[in-house]
Amino acid sequence: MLYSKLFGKTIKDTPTDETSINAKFLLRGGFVDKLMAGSYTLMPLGFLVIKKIEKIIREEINSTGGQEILMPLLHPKSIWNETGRWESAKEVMYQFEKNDKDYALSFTHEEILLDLARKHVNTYRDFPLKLYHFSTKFRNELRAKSGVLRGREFLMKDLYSVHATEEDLDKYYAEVGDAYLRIFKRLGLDAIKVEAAGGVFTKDNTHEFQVICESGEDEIIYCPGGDFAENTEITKVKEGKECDLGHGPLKKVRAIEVGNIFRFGTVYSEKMGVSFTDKDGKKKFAYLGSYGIGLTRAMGTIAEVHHDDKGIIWPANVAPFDAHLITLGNSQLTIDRGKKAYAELEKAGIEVLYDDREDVTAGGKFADADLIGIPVRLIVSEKTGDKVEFKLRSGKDSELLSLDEVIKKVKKES
RNA sequence: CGGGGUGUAGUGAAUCGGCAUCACGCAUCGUUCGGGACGAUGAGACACUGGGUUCAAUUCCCAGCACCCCGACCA
Repeated sequence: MLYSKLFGKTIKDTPTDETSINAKFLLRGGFVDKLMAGSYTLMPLGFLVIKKIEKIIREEINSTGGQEILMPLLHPKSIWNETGRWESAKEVMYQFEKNDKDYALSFTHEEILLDLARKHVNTYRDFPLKLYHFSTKFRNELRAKSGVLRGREFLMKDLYSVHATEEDLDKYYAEVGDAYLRIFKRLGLDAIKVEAAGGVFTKDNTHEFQVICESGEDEIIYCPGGDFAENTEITKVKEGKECDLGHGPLKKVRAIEVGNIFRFGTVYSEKMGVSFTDKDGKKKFAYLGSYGIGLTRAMGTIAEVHHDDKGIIWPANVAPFDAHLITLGNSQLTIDRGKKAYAELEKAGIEVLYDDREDVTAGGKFADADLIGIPVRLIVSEKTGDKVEFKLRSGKDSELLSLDEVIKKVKKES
């Protein structure tokens, strides 16, 4: 991709009314644009990051047997009345009337998924169902805040599983928990699996995946040894208490919730009549589990965790491009070498953002590269001759390499 | 929804009753090119909206709206 053609330019000065790190850098780098509080456009760079995140999630969920679908965002009131959530979730749900009919914008999809299940499944042989989709969620937040971390409209992966037995639900619930840990690791996030309350979703305790970060809204108490973690909204344990397994004192920290998993049991199935014929020929109600990851929030969290004072430092897995190629100087020789390097890198299957601008100084290009935060920076200039300078965004040192060596090295990094 | 803050060009700021300024960015031209370079020329603002006070309001007052922050609530 030629930077000169990329839609969305960097901004030098930080918009004054943004204080959160993710909003500052994502806005300045041209990753997102704000339409209103809590509503963002994903610009090309931001959308590339989201697609990388999506790909990782898709791979891991597919590995648990998940099948991808796409459910509607416009829902009739009647489906929400079946579980009573039209009333109980009124606060978070956008509801409106049109032509004498009541509608809601999707804030979650349990009801829609269960409707699918009862229409298409009627024997234990069809279980378990593991269906997921990536789509927008609308939530009437009383206060949108912290950039993309709490929007009124955001992208989410939600997975729903329906089982014939509680044991099977528990088994899959654990399996998804493990998949989530793998996902967050690949996203460059150190997520802790934390016990928490279910909010509007369920009265039972659930698990959240929390990334330790000062700007987080949640507070957790956890054992650094990894065998205990609870959200402070439910915990009875005090900070500083010795961990039972001798890992030292429990710590209290702020954290960002990047994912959560719920077990609903048969509560909604009973209300919605999601039943099936079991082995013994009897009619039984199905067990439901629900698992969510906010993609836009994940992107914001990565920015919160991986940055310095110059900009974001994307982990290679989620970076919008593998390498950021810059040419310095406008001599025909340098321009030709830059073009050649770009072509060769692309040919080798490397995703390159090529800053081909001729009217921007070296300092400007460096500053933009740091702000955008692609993990590898490559420079072609008079100084580099027929070689290419290789530098990691996260490091200080650079080295002069041949194009072939660069290709090998970039592939190793990404 | 309670409390606080802020609304002036795309962005950041100045003016704080008297013809709306500056920087960055943008456009054209030229010189430049290893950490946001320089010169020249130019475009770009109904000073958030509505009302009030005043000879005169971007400036003072009131109301509304928007955004940000804290809280409540929530992924």
